[in-house]
Amino acid sequence: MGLNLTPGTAAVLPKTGFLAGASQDLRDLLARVATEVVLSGDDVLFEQGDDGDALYVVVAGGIELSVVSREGRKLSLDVVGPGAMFGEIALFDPTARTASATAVGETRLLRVRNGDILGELRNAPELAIDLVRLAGQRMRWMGRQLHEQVFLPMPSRLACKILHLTETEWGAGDTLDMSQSELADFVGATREAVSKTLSGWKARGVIEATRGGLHILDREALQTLADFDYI
Amino acid sequence: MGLNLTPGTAAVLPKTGFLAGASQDLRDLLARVATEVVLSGDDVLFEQGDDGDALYVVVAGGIELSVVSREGRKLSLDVVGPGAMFGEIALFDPTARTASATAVGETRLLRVRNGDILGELRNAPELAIDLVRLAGQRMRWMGRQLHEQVFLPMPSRLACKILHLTETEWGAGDTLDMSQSELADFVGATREAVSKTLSGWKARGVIEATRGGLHILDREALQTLADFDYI
DNA sequence: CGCGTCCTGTGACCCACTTCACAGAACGAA
DNA sequence: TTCGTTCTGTGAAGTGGGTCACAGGACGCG
Repeated sequence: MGLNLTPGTAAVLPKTGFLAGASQDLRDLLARVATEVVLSGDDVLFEQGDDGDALYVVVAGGIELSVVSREGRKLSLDVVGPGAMFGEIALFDPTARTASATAVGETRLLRVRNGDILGELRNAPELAIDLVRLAGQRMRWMGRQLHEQVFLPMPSRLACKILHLTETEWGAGDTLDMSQSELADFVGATREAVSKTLSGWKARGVIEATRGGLHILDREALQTLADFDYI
Repeated sequence: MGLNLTPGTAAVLPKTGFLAGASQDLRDLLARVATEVVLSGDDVLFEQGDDGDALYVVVAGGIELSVVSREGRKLSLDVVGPGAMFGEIALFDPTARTASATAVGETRLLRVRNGDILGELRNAPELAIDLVRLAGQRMRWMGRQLHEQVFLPMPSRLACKILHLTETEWGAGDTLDMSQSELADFVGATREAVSKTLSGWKARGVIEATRGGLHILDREALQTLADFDYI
């Protein structure tokens, strides 16, 4: 499980993602009380249903957030990279994690225990603003997921996800290193269905596929297929 | 549109819902800077996509929160009653409302402008805790919706919604005053589909239906049909 | 009362996706 | 090289629920 804790490490904070706009209060807090967590690929940080007593910041690598049904079906929500903060739902409601978090490749995280944040909140007002801002972002994201799942047909969802996943420096640029099964988990469909739609797109020159990855040839066309302007 | 603003009204705050656990800071703020809004049934408070500059507390009546697709399909998320707080996503991210809010019957609200809250945040630390707690609740709710929509078949979703809507003092007790079309909006299905499943349940003595409403006969059975333990 | 309008019930049909099944291709390890 | 294993492609059959169409019941209103 390669989980490794290094107490009191003032690691270098990334300047991307959520942290890019974070207050000095938050950065100070991280430098002071965060511990480092090191994971290797497919390590599970926490699972849906665990009770959560900490919040995390990605320093390097990536974390996939997903939810699972009782029967074991999985829906991947997002994979977040350096500068992202997650696990904050448990902060004031530590009953149970609402999603599972697993590492994508070698990843380093900072871990801040709920208690440390709560204690600090009263004399670091900027911190509160950070947290509410984070909550707002997360909420928007959840709303978007819901919207996609409820209103969009599968091919549109697939196009959306491909666009998003390539934009988020995750398989940066125009290529996406992800098997069709994984992609299916993101889309909320079966591997077969994904394969069939991708075949169609290949035939039309929108993408080209390799084993375990794909390459966008016509981003414009994909955007039309996504056909989605959330708010 | 019966929208009525009464500035500076220190209305009686309900002691239910979210407000039940609110800090004194928040109650003070509401008493001091909130204005009252009065709506009558089906009045639209705001619509998805509007830019939102305020947050609301329900004093009396109810507000239905819903999202719509571009083609006009509607998914109702919840109807909240006295003591509930909503519209907070726009607080630190006032770009666009993520849902629409319409009144269900005569309802009275308190309205607090974003600016008033933000100004207060720095010297009322309890306020921040309230907000993050609210965000946590909202997030859990969104996650639950997503989970239901993605993983549950229509009949289970229907059972879930009926149970939830009756529990939330909305058509209190064992009766629910809601047409099958409205119910369908909550479930994310068509009126016909809802009608057919309800027919089955009536035949089995789980519920009985009247025009524009239904009555739960066997709550136990409904819970089994819902078959849903989120986290 | 009769007449619009909204609500409910049901059937026929259709379609997007799932499930199941299998086959070939790409890759790693022995 | 020869196996496993993991990916990918694709077809046949099944199905949940959408769409369409219509009929009857309930209610308000003139």
